[in-house]
Amino acid sequence: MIKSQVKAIVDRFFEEGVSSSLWSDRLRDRYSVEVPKHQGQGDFATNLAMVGAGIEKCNPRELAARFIELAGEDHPVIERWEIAGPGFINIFLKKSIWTTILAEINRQGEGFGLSRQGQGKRVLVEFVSANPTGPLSVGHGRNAIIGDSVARLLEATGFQVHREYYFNDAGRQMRVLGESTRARYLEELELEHQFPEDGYQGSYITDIADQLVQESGAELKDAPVEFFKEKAKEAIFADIDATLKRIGIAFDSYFNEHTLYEDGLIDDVVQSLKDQDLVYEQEGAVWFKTSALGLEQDRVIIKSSGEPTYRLPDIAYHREKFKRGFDWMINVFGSDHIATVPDVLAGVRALGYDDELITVILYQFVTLLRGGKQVKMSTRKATFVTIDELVDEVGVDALRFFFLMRKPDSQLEFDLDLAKKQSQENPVYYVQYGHARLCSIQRQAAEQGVSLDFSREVELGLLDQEEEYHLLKTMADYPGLVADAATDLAPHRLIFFLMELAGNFHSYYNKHKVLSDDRELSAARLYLCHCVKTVLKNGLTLLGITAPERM
RNA sequence: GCGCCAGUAGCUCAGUUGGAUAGAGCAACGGCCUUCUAAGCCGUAGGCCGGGGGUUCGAAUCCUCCCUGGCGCGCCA
Repeated sequence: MIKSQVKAIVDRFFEEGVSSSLWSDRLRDRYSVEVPKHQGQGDFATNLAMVGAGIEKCNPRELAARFIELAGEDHPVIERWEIAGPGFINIFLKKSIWTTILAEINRQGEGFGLSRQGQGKRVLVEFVSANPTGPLSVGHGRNAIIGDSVARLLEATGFQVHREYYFNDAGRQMRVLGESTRARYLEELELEHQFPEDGYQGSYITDIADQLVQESGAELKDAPVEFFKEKAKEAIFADIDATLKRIGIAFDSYFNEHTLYEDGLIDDVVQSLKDQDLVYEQEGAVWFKTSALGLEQDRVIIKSSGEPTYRLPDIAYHREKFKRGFDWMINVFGSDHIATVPDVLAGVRALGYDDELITVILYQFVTLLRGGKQVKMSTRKATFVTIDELVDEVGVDALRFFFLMRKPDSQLEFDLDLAKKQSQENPVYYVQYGHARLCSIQRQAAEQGVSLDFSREVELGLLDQEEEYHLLKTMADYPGLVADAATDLAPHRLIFFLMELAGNFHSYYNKHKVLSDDRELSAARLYLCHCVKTVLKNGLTLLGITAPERM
């Protein structure tokens, strides 16, 4: 916000310099305005002179001097310019500029930080997409939170977002699920049964069987596996939905892989590929000639049994996404799916679509830590930890916060003991506590009869403390940060921002009294606090985390 | 063997897409509550940014070769 103002000022002087032949226009758009790392290096800095020196083959500091001379001394926004280091131009703003952000925050309220950069663009976020073979586990949890947070970020920046869950309730996995359920059912009735060798051993299967016994007694003992499969699917989906709802996630649509078959879309894809000579038969199977599309090896798309492999419906599904007219399609996958991505993209390309419109977020694995030791998990033995158990233990806020503390590319260590702690070590509380403290100050002010109406005149010049200046600068960064986090699909940056802002506030709180006998000063500081509270709350809400008023 | 991801303080991780003197939290040590919430703050200590080479005014960041860990490389999804 303020940064873009400064960039505009630098741009204007740059153009003036071009007109006066101080430097050439080859430099245009090559330089940037950044926030310097250290204090004393100004509010902003530009590398214009250094980049320019490289192009013009001259001394960067000399070029910087020319720039500063051109810019002159008298300016409504800039206090002074300074040449530093190898040739940076450090830019010091008038202090009063920073307080202008307060009116902006106050005016926009909940809308502060939102933008329109994605306006008019429709984006599909496909995530979770777990098949209904069991409750959502920790790995799905990271998927769900990343996907939903990315969706929220995109919404915040003006995209029209559609959340979709893709699933498959046919195939071998599901058959085994039906068999497992039937076996448990018969077991309950103490009838003869055989539990499948690779069956699902989780206790949730027994729960479903129990339910069936209670509802129908022994009536179902001759019912086909298909029946049990359907029952299990319904129960498990209901369970998954409840879990998602609990952690604040709702989908706009569920896409059943099966519809692709019913609508003939699978055959259609095969035909299209055939037409392009990208398909051949070998040993009874149908192969996709991915090697002709620059990949390492060809892949089977239809097994000799006649069943397609996952690749084929995946390609068909993605073609449907394109047909539905999305401008951007985002998939959230665990890194174990890494091998499947290139094949699907190659298929999409072969069908004539631009695979650049698809972005795949591959997140690394989650390990749970309890008592400093890794919790061993195995899907087969059903010793996995479910999201529900996790929420029972640490709550929704900590769950969301912890899953977002790392970028997707990094493996994530989820420390249960830390997430549970209601103490200073827990970063969730650190941020939330900041918000609660701000609310407390406002309550106090209200009790003292101090006005919380900031539309009237407040003497902003009184906000001249170092810590106040930090808060203002940090808050001014917020809209740009949200915008960048959205385009880069990086919700973790927002987490780090919130910790920084909360930290700035805690320091301020401990050093300066907001409420005092000085009514003017109190009013100014209350105004500042009001804005900090707004930004903290906006950021937390954006990530689906609550901002408590008391703790 | 090949592909992708990671390797930064004792631990867990950021690092604004190539910028200045390397950052946070936790752990350690030392301080701060008769004053708006101590779920907080202040200070100290802690570094061959995995290693070598290269690119340039400038590298944790880009290229290359190694080392270590994770995930894959299926007519499973």
